[in-house]
Amino acid sequence: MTPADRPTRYRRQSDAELSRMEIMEGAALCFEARGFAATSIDEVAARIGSTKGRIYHHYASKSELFLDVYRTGMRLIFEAVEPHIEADLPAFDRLRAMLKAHVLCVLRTKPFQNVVRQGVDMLRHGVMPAREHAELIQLARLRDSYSDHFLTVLEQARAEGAIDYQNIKIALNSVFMCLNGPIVWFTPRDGQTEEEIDLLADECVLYTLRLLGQAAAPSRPLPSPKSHQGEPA
Amino acid sequence: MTPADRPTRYRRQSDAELSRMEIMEGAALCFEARGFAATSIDEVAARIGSTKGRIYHHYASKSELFLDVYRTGMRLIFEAVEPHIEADLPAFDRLRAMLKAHVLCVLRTKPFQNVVRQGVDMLRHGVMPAREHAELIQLARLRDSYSDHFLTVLEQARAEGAIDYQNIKIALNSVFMCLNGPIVWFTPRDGQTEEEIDLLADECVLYTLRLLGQAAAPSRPLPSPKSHQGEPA
DNA sequence: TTGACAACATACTTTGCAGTATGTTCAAGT
DNA sequence: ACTTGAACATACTGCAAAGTATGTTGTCAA
Repeated sequence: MTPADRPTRYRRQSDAELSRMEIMEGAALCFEARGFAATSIDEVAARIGSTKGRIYHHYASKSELFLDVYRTGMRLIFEAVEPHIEADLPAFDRLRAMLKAHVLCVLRTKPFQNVVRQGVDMLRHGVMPAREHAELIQLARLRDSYSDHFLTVLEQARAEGAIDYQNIKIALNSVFMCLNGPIVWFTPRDGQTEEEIDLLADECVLYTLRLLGQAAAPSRPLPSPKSHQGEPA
Repeated sequence: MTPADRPTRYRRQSDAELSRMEIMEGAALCFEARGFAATSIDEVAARIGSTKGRIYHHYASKSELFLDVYRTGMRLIFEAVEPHIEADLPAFDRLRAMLKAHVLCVLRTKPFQNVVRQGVDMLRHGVMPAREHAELIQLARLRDSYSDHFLTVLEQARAEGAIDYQNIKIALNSVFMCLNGPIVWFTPRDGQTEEEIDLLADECVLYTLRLLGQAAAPSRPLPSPKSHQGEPA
């Protein structure tokens, strides 16, 4: 990788953020593929056609890079769902909109959400170098407050009589397992249209709502998106 | 760790299998806690109050140890579910029995099932030292044939009109995400009775069957196990 | 036009850990 | 009783990868 390969290699400060973004995307892909521990910095660098030096220029350590990807993943999914949290709708409709937004974001930013997942169950057993571990805890708190929004709307929807469950924690966990399923089993294919993704998300939401004992009525359509039938995957 | 610590350190050949078992359990716990890559052999050895030498006496490499844990996890869950696969019952009842057996096994052998999980999504991106990679593929085939049994019973249950789904692959993936949920979110507590575990499993099965659009009738009880109400976790 | 500094690349140091080589102990067969 | 070998422990080696130190280049501000 000689300087000549990059026409405008020196863009200075203003788009340092862009450079960090590119690094994060490469890192997210690597972390998703082989996990945090098994991924080397050289690997991440190679993926974006670069070298170690560039990454260590922007990040103090491998852990900090990981945490930045984690943080970004959280931000992405929160920004996707947040508009629907306080919508002026019946709880059940809010719930459905939140589920849909969550799955769609998962499908679109899978590598990042995979890192979030790794981060969550990395907290349980201290693997991080102390200083970064505090950050991990902070992010876990963010994650908790995110899931609290779902917990709340679940309670409200049950009060409405629209859904039903026994233990809300188990129910919520099952909901998230279902919603986050694509992180594990979804593999984006070459010529996949936005519409196909949307159908896939709809099916995930369908199963999730069923899981919650959604009273009969299989699917009154949401205002904005259109309903379809088909064979997604 | 001096020899004196162990009264009967030299048990010779006959119970070499027992020694391997102890190693595997320690390994399963470590792999579950920190993942394959982040776990060191010394760590596994320390957990069972031993040293590296013992492990390398029984296993040629870290990978082979991992594969043995993987294999054992598969065997455990297969042996738990297999009796119900060919039972002379309506497909829906067979399905329910299989789901229950699966979840129960997951709850009881969580560390092993976690390793299975790691093994499954380790295959996608070649991290293993070539020779062992072939073993990984073999085990993945086993895993596939296991999940095929669920696929079959799902089709039969739909033919019966007992359940409903759109894309069977997505449905099956969602089912497994739900069923394997405890691998991620369940943490065994100190004074936890068998009965509490059973209730937890029942709730997981409940949500999973609902997910499959189980026609109305919330729960006709199975022959053997008794039905309960309560707050499991 | 010339410092100064951001944005890298390159070359080096360090270390944790997989794997190995070797030593030690006991148990069973002869 | 001595020999062989299984079942370990201990001490060592080698390498991969994290982290660092230093070199290089272009851009902007003055």
